Amino acid sequence: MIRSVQKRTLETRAKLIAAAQEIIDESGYAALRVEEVVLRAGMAKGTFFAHFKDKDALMDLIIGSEIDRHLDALEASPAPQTVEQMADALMPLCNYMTCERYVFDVILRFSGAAAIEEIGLIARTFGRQIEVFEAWLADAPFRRDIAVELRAEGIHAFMIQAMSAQFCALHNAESIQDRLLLYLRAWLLPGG
Amino acid sequence: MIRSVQKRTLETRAKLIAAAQEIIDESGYAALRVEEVVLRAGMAKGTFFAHFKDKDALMDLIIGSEIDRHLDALEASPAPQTVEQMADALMPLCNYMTCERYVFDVILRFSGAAAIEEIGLIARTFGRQIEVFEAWLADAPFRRDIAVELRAEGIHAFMIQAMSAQFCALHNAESIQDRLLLYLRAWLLPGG
Amino acid sequence: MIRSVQKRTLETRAKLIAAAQEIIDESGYAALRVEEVVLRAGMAKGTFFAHFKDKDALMDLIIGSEIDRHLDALEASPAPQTVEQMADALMPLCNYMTCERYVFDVILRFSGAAAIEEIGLIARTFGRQIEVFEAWLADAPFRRDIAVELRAEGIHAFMIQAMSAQFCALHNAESIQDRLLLYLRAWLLPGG
Amino acid sequence: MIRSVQKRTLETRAKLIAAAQEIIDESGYAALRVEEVVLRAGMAKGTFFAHFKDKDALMDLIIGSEIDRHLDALEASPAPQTVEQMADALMPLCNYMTCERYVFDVILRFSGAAAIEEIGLIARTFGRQIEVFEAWLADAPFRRDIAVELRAEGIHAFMIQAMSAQFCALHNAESIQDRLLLYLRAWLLPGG
DNA sequence: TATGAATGAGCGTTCATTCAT
DNA sequence: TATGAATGAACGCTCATTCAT
Repeated sequence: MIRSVQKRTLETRAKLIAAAQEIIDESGYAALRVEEVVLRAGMAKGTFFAHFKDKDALMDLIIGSEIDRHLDALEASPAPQTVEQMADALMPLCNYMTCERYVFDVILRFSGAAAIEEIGLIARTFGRQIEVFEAWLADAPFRRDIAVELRAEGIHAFMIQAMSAQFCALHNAESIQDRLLLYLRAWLLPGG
Repeated sequence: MIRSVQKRTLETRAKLIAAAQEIIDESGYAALRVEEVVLRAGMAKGTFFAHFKDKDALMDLIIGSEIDRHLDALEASPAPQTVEQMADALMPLCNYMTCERYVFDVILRFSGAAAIEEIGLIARTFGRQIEVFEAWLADAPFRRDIAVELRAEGIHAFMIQAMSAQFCALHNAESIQDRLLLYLRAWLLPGG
Repeated sequence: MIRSVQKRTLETRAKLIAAAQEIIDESGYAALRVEEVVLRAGMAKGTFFAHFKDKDALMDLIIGSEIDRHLDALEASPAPQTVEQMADALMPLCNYMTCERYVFDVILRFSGAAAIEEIGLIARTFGRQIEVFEAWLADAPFRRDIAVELRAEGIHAFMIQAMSAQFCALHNAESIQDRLLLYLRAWLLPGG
Repeated sequence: MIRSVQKRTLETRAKLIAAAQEIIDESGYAALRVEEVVLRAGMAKGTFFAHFKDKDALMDLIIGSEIDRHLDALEASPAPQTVEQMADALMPLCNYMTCERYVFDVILRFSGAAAIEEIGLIARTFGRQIEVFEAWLADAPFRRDIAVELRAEGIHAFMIQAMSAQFCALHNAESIQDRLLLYLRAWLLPGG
C-alpha cells in the first residue's frame, strides 16, 4: 500500500524532471518555465509545487544530478597521474558547468547553502568533488607536503578560477584547459 | 554653462547614490529597490534610468567603489612579508565581500563581464586585486618558481574559495581567516 | 455488526468535529483549514469528504449547533415581557453571531439555501429563531395589529440590522444592544 | 502637465472598468476574471493592480456605482406617498441587488467595512440609502412617533430581510415585493 | 533631462475537492 | 471507508524597465 503510493509519487516526480530535461535539451536551462514543465508533463501547476519547493529546487536537482554523473564517471576512471591527465579529466565537468552563463551562476549561487536543511544537490556535489580529488591524490605523484584535503580544495579553487575567467572579457584569450593546466602545475608540482 | 549642466547632472547622480547608500546602511543591499531610491532622492523613476543603465549598474558602482576603497588602503600599506600578514591584510576586504550573501553573489556574477564595453567597476577591481597582489609579491620572500601574475591569481582563487566556504553550512567550522592562512601558506610557501 | 460500523462512523465524524472545534478555539473560524482538521483528527483528507459534503457543511454544522444551543437556552427561559428584557435575552446570540466577521458572513450566506435539500443547520436555526420569537410574542404585551409571524420576522430583521452595523466603521458608536433596543421599541411598541 | 497625466490615468481606469462591465453584461458578475479584464482592456496585469487593490475593489466599485445610479433615480423621483408606491420605487434596486447570488453576497460582505479607510462604495451606498429614505419620510404620511433616521433604518432592514428570503428555499413562495409591502405597512403604518 | 504611468512575463500560492487504489 | 497524491483555476504579486509627454 505504502509502496504503491510511493511509486506513483516517484513516477510523477520523474515525469516532471523528464519534461524539464526535454525543455533544457531543446532550448537551454535559462529558457525553462514552470508553466511549460507542467504542460509537457501533463500535470497541474499545483503538482509541481507539491514536489519542488520552487523552480530553483528543480534546477538544483537537475544541474546537481548532471554534475553527479560527471563525478561518477571520474570515479570510475583511473586516477590521473599527471597534471595534464588531470586537466583532461576535469574538462568534461568544466565544460558542463560553463555550458551556459545561467548554469554557472546557479552553481555558484547554490554551492553554498545557508543552513544544513537547505543543502541541495549542487552543494553536495561540491563536497563530492573534493572527495574525488582526494581519492585521485592518494597515490599520485604530486606534492605531499600538505594534507590531501588541502590539495583537493586547491584543485577545486583553481577549477572555479579557470571557469570564471571564461566568462570574463578580460581573460578570454586562454582556454579553460590552458588556464587549468597552468594552475594545477603550479599547485601540485611546485618547484617542478 | 556646460559646466553648470554637468554639475547638475553630477549632483543628481550623487543624490541617487547617496539615497541608495542610505537604504543599504539601513536595510542592507538585498533590500534595495529602485522605487525606494528615487523616492528618497526626490526624483522620478525615469531619472534613475537616465543615470544608470539598470539597477545592476548602480549596484556594481556602489559595491565596486567599496572594494576600491579597500584596495586603496591595501596599496597604501606596506606589502606583507609573511602569509600571516597577508591574511590579516586581506581580511577587511574579505569581510566586506561576504557581509551579505547577496553582495557576494553580485560580486561573483559581475567579476566576469561578457564584453569589454560592459566591464564594470567590480570586474575592474578584480583586475586591480591581481595588480595589488603582484606588487606585494615583487619583493616578498615567497616562492619564485612561477610567474608573479600566476602567484597573484592563486591568491585571488583562494580568497574566493575561503569566502565561499563561509556561506556553506558544511564548512562553517573554520573562519575565513583560518582557511585563507592555510591556503596561502600552501600556495606561497610550498615545501615550507 | 451494523451497530459497530455506525458507531465507528459516528466516532470518526465526532473526531473531525472535535478537531475542528479545537482549531476554532485556538485560532478562530476563519483560520480553519481542512488540511489541519484531518491532521489533528489523524485521518486522510478523503475521509473528511466522506463525512462532509464540503468544508461549508462542517462550518454550517458547527456554527448552526452553537446557534441551536443559544436557542435552547432562550426556549428554556421565560418569555421576555418588555423590549428591554428581549434585547437582554437576545444579546448572547447576537454576540456569538458577530464574534468574527467570517462567522457573520457565513451565517448570512447560509441563512438562505438555494434548494430545499440543501437546507442546512444555520438555515434551520433561522426558522427556529422565528418560532422562538413567536412563542415569546404569544402572551407578551406588544402590538397585536399584525400577525405574530410578521412581528417575529421583524425582530429578526432588526437583529440582523443591529449586528450589521457592528461591522461598519461608520456606525460603531452605538452598541448592538442599544441599537437593538431602539429598533425593538419602535417595532413592537409603536406609538408607545 | 499634471493634468494630462491625470487624464491618462483616468482613461486607463475607465478602460478597465468598461472591459469589466462588458464581461459582466455578457456572462454575469460571478464569471468576471481579472485576466479577462486586462485582456479586453488591452493592458498588462500589473496595470490592473496599480489601479485596484484587488479584484474585490473593482467589484465594489462596479456594484457600488450601479447602486448609486439607482439611488440617483430614486432621489430624482418624487417621494412615495404610500407604502405601495414605496415598494414599487424600491423594486428596481432590490432586483439589481438580487440579480445574482454572487452580487448579493458581495453587497452583504462589503456593506460593513472594518475600518474607515477601507470603506468602499458599497458601504457608502448603504449610508446613502438611509439618507434617501429620510428624505422620503420628511413629508410623507407615515408614522411620526419615532425619529426619521430610525424609520429609514427600518426600511433598510426590511429590504434586506425581503431580499434574503428570496434566496431561501423555505420562503420562495412570496415575491420580494409582496414581502416588502407587508413589512413596510407594518413598519410605517402601525395600527393602520 | 525629468516624469511616472504602464508594462509584462512568470512565479508562487492557495486550498477545497476529486479519484484511483 | 480510508487514503493522500493530484488537481486546477485563478489570484496576487513582483519590480526592473520602457516610453510618451
